[in-house]
Amino acid sequence: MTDIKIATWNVNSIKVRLEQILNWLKEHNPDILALQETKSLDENFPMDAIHAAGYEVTFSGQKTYNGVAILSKSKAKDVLSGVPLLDDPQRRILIASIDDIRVINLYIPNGQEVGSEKYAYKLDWLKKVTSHIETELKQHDKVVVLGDFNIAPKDEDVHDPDRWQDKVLCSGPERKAFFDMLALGLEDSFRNFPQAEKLYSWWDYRMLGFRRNHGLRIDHILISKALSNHAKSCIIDKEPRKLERPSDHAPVMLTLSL
DNA sequence: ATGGTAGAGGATCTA
Repeated sequence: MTDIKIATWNVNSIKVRLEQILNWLKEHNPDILALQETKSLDENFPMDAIHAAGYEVTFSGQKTYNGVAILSKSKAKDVLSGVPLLDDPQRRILIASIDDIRVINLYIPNGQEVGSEKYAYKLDWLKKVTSHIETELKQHDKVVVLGDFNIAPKDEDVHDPDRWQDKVLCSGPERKAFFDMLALGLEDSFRNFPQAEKLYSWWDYRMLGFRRNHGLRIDHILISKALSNHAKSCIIDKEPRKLERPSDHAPVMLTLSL
């Protein structure tokens, strides 16, 4: 039996957060770390620093916005930087096999505001990606779907459910899309374990969001049934959010005993 | 209804 640690972190610029990422890798030694919002062209991606830290890396980036990457101890295989159904220039999805685990790294669109064009794009994106995940689940036994979902699944994942009721990130159609994805045969690994109340993964930079714990749990690690029997813990690490110049998101980490 | 902050890039856009 060996412990495998799989983590996700929306870093909001890999350039600004590189030192924090390297420190976090050293401290936690994850086997897999999925990143979102790298905001970097592939030609500028700091792969040398990541290799020097003992990690392989695959990435799919663009200028200014979005961008995803997967860091791993073992080299990624069968990499997909999009899904066939989704003809989308936005770099929001990266799929790779790490050893015998299929890793699906998502940066789900924010949606801006319920009823907006971007909200419609989010729901359409979710529908198409969920359909692709169904295909992946037929081909692979051990599947992890993780990333910044930009969806708080339930009111318990929201600091002030009344204020957020039917707002973007918490609306009924977004939550339905989340549970439709779970219905393919995935589990929200965080909720497979007893957790304290009011644990969140994102806090707005504005209005002292972190200090007041005005947060949402929108970063998730979903696991297929073949992995859920082996899950030992799933935690949110708030420590990096306390640093100077933090990302607005905290890392989430799953430990498996395989 | 708006604004507050952060990042990229060089005026806004996205979140």
